Amino acid sequence: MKAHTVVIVEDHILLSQAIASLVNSFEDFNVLYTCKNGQELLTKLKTPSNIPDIILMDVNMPILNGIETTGIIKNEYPKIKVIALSVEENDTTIIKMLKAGAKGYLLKDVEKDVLELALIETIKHGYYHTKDVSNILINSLSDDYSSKIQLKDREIEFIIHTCSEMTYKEIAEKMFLSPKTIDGYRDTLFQKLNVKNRIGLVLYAIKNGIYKL
Amino acid sequence: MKAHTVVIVEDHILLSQAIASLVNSFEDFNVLYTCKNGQELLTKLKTPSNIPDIILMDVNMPILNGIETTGIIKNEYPKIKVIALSVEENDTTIIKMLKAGAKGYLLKDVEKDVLELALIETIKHGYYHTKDVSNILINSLSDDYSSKIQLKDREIEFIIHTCSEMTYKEIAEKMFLSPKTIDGYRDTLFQKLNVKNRIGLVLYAIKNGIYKL
DNA sequence: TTAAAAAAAGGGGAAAACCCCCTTTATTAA
DNA sequence: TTAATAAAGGGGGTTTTCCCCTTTTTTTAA
Repeated sequence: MKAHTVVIVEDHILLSQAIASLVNSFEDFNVLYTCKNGQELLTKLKTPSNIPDIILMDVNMPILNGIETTGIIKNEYPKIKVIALSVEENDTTIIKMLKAGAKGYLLKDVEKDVLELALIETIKHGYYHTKDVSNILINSLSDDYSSKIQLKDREIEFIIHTCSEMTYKEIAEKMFLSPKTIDGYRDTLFQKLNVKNRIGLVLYAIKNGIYKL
Repeated sequence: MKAHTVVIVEDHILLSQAIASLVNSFEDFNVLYTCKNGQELLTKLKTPSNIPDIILMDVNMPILNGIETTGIIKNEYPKIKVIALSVEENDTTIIKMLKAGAKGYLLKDVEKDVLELALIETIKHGYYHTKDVSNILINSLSDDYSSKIQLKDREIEFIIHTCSEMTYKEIAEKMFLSPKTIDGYRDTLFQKLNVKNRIGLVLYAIKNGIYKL
C-alpha cells in the first residue's frame, strides 16, 4: 500500500490515464481516480474516502476550470495540496493559479523526474516551485506596476484591429479617426506595453488574451 | 521481450513520457524512445536500430509538424505505421494527416483501451479508424478541395523568425542570408499561404501551430 | 556530364510603419 | 465657470516593408 494518494483532473481522457500510469510508477504515490473537470472533482470529494493528499490540476478545462476549482479546494479542503499542470506558460495564468492556492505549477514540458520531485516535495514541505515559477513570483512582487496596466476601451479596440491585415490607414477609417490619431495610439501602446513594433503588439495581444485566434 | 516497438513524437516532454509509460503497460508494445518534433525524429531514424513498427505522432509541433513528418515517413520509411494523436478534431487537420499517410487518427480524449486497440489493429491490419474518422473520410470523398501546401525547412525557419520583433534585415543576418533572399521568401510565402503582409503570416503561423507562443 | 529545378541574390521604387515634436478639441472635476 | 486631463490630431522626416522584375549560384535528376 503506497504512502500518498493523488487525483488527476484533466479534460483529455487519454492524457489523464497516461499521467495516472506515470504517477502510479512512482514509488510512494497512488492515483485514486481521474476527473475531466473541476465540477466532477467536487462531486467526487463529497465522499470522504475520495479525499487525496495531492491533486494534479489542469488549468484550461470546460465547466469549472483549474483556477476556480483550486480556489474552492483551498476553502473547503485546506489539507489537500493542488499542483497545477498546464501547457500555459504566461505569467498571468501562473500568478492566478498560485494566488488561487496551488502549491506548485508545472508545465507539461517538464521531465517526469520533475513531476516526481514535485510530488515528494509537496508532501514533505507543502509546496514545490521550479526556478521559472520562483522567478515569476519574485518579479510579480517588484513589478507591481505591470499588473496595473490599464487599457482603455478605444485602445483595446485599436489593438484588436492591429491583429489583422489592415493598414493603419484602414484602421483609422474603421474607427472614424485620423491616421495621425492612430499614430498616437501606436506610440502610447508601444511605450505602455514595452513593445517595439506592430508584431510585438500582436504577439502581446494574443499572449494576453486580448485577441483570440 | 515485447513483440512490437513504438516511438512517440510529442513536443510536451511530460506528456511524451506519460504516454510512453502507458504504452509500456500494454502487453505487446514497447516504447523505444520519444522525440520533441519531426526533425528530431528524422535524425533518430537514420540509425536502423531506431526504426519502430509504429509512431504515435502529435500534429501541432514546432520546426517540423506532424503532417509534414508523416509525409516524409510515408516516402522514406513505408513500413513504419504512423498513428496521429492530437487534440485537434477539425476535419481539415484529420484529412491532411490521413492524406499525408497516417494509418489512424486518435484524439487525446479517447480512453486508453482505444489506444491499445488502435496499436493492435494497426499491427494486425495496417490501420485503425474510429467511427468519427471513418465518417470524416466518407464525407471527404465528395470534397476534393485538397490543399497541397508544402512548407520547406528554411521557409519554416523564416516563418518562426517573423514571429518576433526582428526586422527582416536582422532575420537575414540570423539566417546568414542576404536581405534580398528574405524578400524572396516573403513574397513566395505570401502567395503560397494567401496572406497580404507580415501580420497575416504571423497569424497564420500561430493558428497553424508553426509558432507556439 | 548536362539540363532542369531549387535556392540565393540583386535593382529600383512606392507605400507603409515608425519616431519625434507639437497643438487643438472635448470631457471631467474642482 | 474654469482649469486640468484626456482624446484627437498635425507636420516633418527616416526606416522598413512591400512589390515587381531579373540574374546568378547551387543542387538534383536524368
